[in-house]
Amino acid sequence: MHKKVNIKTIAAELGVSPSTVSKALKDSHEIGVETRARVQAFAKMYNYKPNSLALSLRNQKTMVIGVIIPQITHHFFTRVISGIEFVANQKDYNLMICLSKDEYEKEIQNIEMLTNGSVDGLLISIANETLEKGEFGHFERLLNQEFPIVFFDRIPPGIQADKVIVDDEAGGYNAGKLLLSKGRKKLGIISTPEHVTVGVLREKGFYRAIQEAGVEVLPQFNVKIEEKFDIDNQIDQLFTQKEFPDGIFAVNETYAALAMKIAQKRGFHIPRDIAFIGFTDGVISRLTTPTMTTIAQHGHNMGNKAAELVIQRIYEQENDKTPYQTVVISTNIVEREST
Amino acid sequence: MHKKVNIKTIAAELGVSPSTVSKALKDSHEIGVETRARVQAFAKMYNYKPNSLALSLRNQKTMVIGVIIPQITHHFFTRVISGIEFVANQKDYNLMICLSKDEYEKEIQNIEMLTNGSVDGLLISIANETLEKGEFGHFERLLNQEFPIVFFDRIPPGIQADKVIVDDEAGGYNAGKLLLSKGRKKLGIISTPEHVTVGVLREKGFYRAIQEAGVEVLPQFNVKIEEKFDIDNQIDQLFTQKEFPDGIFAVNETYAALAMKIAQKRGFHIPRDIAFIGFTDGVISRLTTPTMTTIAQHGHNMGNKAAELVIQRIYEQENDKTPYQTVVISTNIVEREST
DNA sequence: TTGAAAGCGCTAACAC
DNA sequence: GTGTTAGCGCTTTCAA
Repeated sequence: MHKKVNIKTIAAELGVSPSTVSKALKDSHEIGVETRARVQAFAKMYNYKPNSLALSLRNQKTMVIGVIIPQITHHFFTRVISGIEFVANQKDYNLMICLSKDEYEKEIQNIEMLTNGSVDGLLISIANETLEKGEFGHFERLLNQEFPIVFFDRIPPGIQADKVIVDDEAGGYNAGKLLLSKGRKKLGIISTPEHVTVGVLREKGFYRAIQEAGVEVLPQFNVKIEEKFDIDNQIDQLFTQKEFPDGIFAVNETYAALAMKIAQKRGFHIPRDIAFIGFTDGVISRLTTPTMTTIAQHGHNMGNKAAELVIQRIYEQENDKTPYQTVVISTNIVEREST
Repeated sequence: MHKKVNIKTIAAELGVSPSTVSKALKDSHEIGVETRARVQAFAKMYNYKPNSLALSLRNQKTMVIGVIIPQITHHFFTRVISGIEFVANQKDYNLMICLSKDEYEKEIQNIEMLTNGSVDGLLISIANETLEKGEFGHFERLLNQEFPIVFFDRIPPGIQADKVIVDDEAGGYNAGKLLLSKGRKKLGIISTPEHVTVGVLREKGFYRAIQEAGVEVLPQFNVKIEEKFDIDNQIDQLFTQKEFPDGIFAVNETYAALAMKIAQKRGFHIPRDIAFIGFTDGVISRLTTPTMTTIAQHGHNMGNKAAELVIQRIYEQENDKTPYQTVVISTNIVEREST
């Protein structure tokens, strides 16, 4: 590869010292107008660009924000990332994105790699496996070092830190209210195992709504999906018993879409026989038949906020500290044909 | 923020020199067993991790691959990224992902930023705006410098470089053949404007298939979607004329899903009245009603190959050069209910 | 107005 | 077996 020009080569070429070049390039008044012009012209001509590594090392500042997400093929996370990118970009930060693949070990590796000088701050959505284990030592270590770090969406329970979350509980509550308002009384829910905090919160909100209304969910109408087993089969149980629900809330978009398809295959009409509502920030809900009513999560917003928070922390490293914040992104109902 | 331990502090603490520490940490036989043990124990205790910035500067090697994509919310690109990550990860490379947002200027900014020392190689899928403009000077400059760079999916036409592409033409051809094999004769196509090379190639293959069969596409059955206008309206034109197609090929998943919904709204039965086939690597096709037959793109594969190629280039910078390669990722038909 | 020197954190050639 | 030195590319005192 052809070597890129650097300050030293420019200096040699022009018969001046590196420090002169450095100053001239920043238009310093220390340097004579003529020298400045010569240096700048030369730099432009050879398309000189300062080496970011050297700058980072020198300034102890990389202008990079690290992002660790469990899966990049989850549409919600890509929305968050585009939100993060939007804010980061405005403030001249770049992104280093790593995938934990929902694995504890990979998450630790990612963190170690990113915090060895590569980034100024970290945005993390925790891996499922980590959440299951309940092991948060790797986060606590960073927090103790006062390394700028903001958690989003999947947060470590019981740990003091900056966090950005969706108001999952309220979302679930609103989903419940909506189904009730449509006159549905035999409600069902498709949810996730215990350790998926967001699923649990959505479920909690849903139950709060229906309990307020004095309605109950039959145990067999509560399906907690285990992804290692066949998902279709698990969902199908909702429709193969003597009784069946007339309104179903699914804690994510895929489960809702699958459930709608399965219900239709079983001969149910949506929304006449069964109404469906999903929880999502995806593209699917507009393309199902019928289109799906959802609780919109606003991932882009969440990304914006998370990026703002971490950049604020980065700046505050030197100055006074503000206490940890938790920003709540509120959801709203997007009503479509499925209710 | 608490300062991280570095070699110098360890050296001072242990009363030895930095180079001794450095060597001891790599278990060098130059250093006495006892000193080695002391140093390693201390390093472990204080959780010492070498600063990657310093290492990169020193070694002139960052172990980072830059990736520039137009949009992260396009599911296809996230599949590619996960493929890239898979290979990169195995070879100890990390990813720096930037979004061009399909803008020429942002693409240039991204490239400048990434090539100023931050990454060892670059993976690029070109922005639409750049493709429209036909301006590829920023790529040619890098290529001339022999900077390791591999294009994927959206490639610069007429430029010598490493490339990974989907066999779009063959995919389109197979889509055409499939519709014909189902006895469809009045074929329609939902496509993209000229400058979107992948769309054009898919269309070209489609036409080749039907011309071989002596069939023609009526001009009014060829819809080129302009995304700035209402997409639904443009698609709807296919179904509101005297005649209507009995088989439709859409060059991407969203258009296909939209078209299916609109056709059904117009009272057509799928696949009886109209068969549909899409081009995709997404999650939607499994969730539409009916499920959608597609030409699968294997984005993950594409990511694997692209990463392999760029890493190969990185290693070959010092050694002999191999000529530029173009890897073609072949598609295959996934038949579902819509045909 | 310009330049020499030191240092960000690390390593490797070369002393001792 | 251990230490000194120089240098990756850059900036910033401080001296000239």
